Amino acid sequence: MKGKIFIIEDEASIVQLVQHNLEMEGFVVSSSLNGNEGLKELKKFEPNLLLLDWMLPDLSGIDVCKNIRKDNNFKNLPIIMLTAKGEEEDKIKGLESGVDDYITKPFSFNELSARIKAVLRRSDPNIVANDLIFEDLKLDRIEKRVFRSDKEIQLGPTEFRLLEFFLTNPKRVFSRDQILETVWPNNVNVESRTIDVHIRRLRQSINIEGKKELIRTVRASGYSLI
Amino acid sequence: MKGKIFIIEDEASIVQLVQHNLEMEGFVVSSSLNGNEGLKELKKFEPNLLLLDWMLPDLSGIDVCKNIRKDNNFKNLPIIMLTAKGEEEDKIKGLESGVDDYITKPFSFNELSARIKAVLRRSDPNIVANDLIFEDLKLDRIEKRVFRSDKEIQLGPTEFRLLEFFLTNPKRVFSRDQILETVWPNNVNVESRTIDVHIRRLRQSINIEGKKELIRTVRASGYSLI
DNA sequence: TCTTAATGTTACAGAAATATTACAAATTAA
DNA sequence: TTAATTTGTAATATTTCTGTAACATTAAGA
Repeated sequence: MKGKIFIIEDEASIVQLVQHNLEMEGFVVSSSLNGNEGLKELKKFEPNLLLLDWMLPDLSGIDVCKNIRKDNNFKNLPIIMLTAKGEEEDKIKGLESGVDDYITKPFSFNELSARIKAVLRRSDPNIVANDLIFEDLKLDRIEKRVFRSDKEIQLGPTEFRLLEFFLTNPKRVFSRDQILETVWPNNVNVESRTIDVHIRRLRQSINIEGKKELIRTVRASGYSLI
Repeated sequence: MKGKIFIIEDEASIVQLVQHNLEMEGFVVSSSLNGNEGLKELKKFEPNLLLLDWMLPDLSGIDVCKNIRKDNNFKNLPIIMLTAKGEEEDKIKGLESGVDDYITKPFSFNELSARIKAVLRRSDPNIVANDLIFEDLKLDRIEKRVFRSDKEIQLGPTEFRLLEFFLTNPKRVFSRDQILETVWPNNVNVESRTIDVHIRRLRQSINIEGKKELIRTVRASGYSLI
């Protein structure tokens, strides 16, 4: 995985953590601790994506954002905003400043990584891996399509995410709780039995024309992709 | 069960990151944000390993460490210290407090995971290996599968746990009571003769195509894996 | 060899886990 | 807005697992 990511964030510990982990994933990363300097360096660095803190010592994230959008060379630079909890989430969410996504601190690196990839997938598909394949099952993350033996299959959003999850961890058994945590949006409370129903729906969709079952039930443990 | 890890660390973002990722690897994880509370919970949780921040709001990592080493039940608990860069690394390194390893922030999860496994491999070798193997018998804890001579065998949950138990302690004889205590969920009351039935079921499942018997009855003592 | 305690085997009823279905509420599309 | 789709849950059906009791067999000492 190649691609360049720039970080503007004043909390050094966060920068360190994120930068280090992103580098371990193969990104080239550069960063700045404040807005003005960040803007300058960013334009030299020419990243594929920007992680931008909402509250900076000099400029606000919004200001940085606006500045970038004015620059023809960076008009389309994907931006993910980092916000502290309770920091007027709604404002940011409804924002027309052209932020592509935002994430509230504290966040796990996995969360961040997933969002980065999701955003890059849209803006710069070559940078990120797109197709998940297992046997004759294929999931295209860009086009959001699923195929079994080259035949397209229709899935609802939840079944899609569920299958995506299994495909990124084939053969491994996951408990209902693990599945819930990963596949469902955070802080959503659903019965763990609900998983069963979605598994059923997924099974029904991907078990096409007498092809073999691909989802295994492991009694007392959970489910796995074969 | 792959092993339990406790985390004492006050930076919530780090806890989240580490906890989530360790759980995805199959560990059972619990955590606390400060030293005093952490010590209490840890002793209830009985982890196989402790991740301990060097700088905590109330106690220092060293204090926590000393407390643990004083407690006979946790004298040998493996500890990995988390330190910020430049935090008197040498002191920690040369430390006689019985820290098993330390890692400086920021770290990538891969680094941490590798160290955890290295430490566990020394202290508790059964925990880290995903595959338990004895002669031509193999149990995969991640995929929850069992093979005899490469042929997959179907086991019920209890037989699976029973076999897992024997495989972590091959050749050793266990009394029915010992087996009950370890393999059955706590505070469940079952007749000790029930073991015999499960042994029978397990034997039936793993004694495939005339292969030799793998479970030995030791009259008046119990059972063992050969 | 006989006796007896320990273990092996079997069958079965209840328990527990999962599968399936149907439906109403929520969400999205038209 | 209405219509269509998706979602979560509860109720019900089905499958699989568990523990026990009853009976059979074995091992070991007298």
